[in-house]
Amino acid sequence: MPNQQSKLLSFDILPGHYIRRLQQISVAIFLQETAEFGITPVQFAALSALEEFPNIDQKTLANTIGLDTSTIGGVINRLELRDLVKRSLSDKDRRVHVLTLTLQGKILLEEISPHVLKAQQRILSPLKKSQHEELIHMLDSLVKGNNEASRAPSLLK
Amino acid sequence: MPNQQSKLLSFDILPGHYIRRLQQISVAIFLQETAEFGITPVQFAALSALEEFPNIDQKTLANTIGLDTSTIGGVINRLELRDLVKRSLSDKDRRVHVLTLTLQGKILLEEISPHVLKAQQRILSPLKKSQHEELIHMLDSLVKGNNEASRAPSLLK
DNA sequence: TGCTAATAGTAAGTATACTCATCAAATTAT
DNA sequence: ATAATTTGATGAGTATACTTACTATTAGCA
Repeated sequence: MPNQQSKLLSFDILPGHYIRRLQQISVAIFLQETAEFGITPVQFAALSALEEFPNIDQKTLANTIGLDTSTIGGVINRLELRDLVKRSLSDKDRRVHVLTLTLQGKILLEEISPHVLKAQQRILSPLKKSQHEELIHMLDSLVKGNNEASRAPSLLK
Repeated sequence: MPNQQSKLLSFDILPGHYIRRLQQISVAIFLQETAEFGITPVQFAALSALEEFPNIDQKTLANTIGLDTSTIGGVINRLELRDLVKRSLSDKDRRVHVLTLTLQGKILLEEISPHVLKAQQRILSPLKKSQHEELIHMLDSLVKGNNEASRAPSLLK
């Protein structure tokens, strides 16, 4: 377990520090396992959400995966450039950009999935199998319990 | 608990997605609780590490808080601009920039500490007290067990 | 000693991720 | 129906966080 030497707060025993480090590690492992596809975790989340909820707009997608509307714009730009996502103006509301997966996007999703699964298993591998569920459950509670704290609260129940 | 509707992987049940969301939330809460100081979590970690290990160089600081040398440069620039950190060339090795907290840096650390603590408690608040230790222990295992995965593995044992 | 390796730091490029400001379009209120 | 407000998206600005490439300096070795 960590050590506390100073009279002041030591950064390395704070949950926030662990969370930041774990996020860095989680991204690194994801990128390693999916290197051949050139897809980031956020891009995967966007594609995956579009597969599950087709024809949603950027705002809804942003809320779904937990981003603000500024950030999602760039993500969609990059996916559109690679022809993984199609962006079209809504007829009903001309402010709205409706998003759909292209065939290429669907194929990529299917092909990348086992690699994503492997990455997730690698991330959890330092824990015993019995702790996996427990951790997920705690992360779920933390995210849902603090949902209002982040600007783009997820709509997922 | 989360739901799995699609035949494909659903992003919202993956550990990586929870970790990313939790990091967003953790940063947001930190920034809320410490708003009056204008300090980021990474900047706090840097100041805190410099208090614990004075006169270390940028490379060592980067390793200590889990950053690469590219990222730490910008962090130190911003702290130096605000006179929270002093950067001086080492006599022994003129490649090396030795870092020290200024008096202002020390004062800020002291003043911000209770707010940082409060932020950490808020992050954990959705969990029962009995789960706090458990979570920290699991995060610790995950970070240490996957240490090699990230480019800037922490030196902290 | 002189040449090569390694090292510390920076710079450029990419990708989140936020804020605030702005714009156009739609909705609401008067 | 027009004015005021709200909303979806974008753009500028800041801050991680990574990669690869580069510079300057040091260290290792023939």
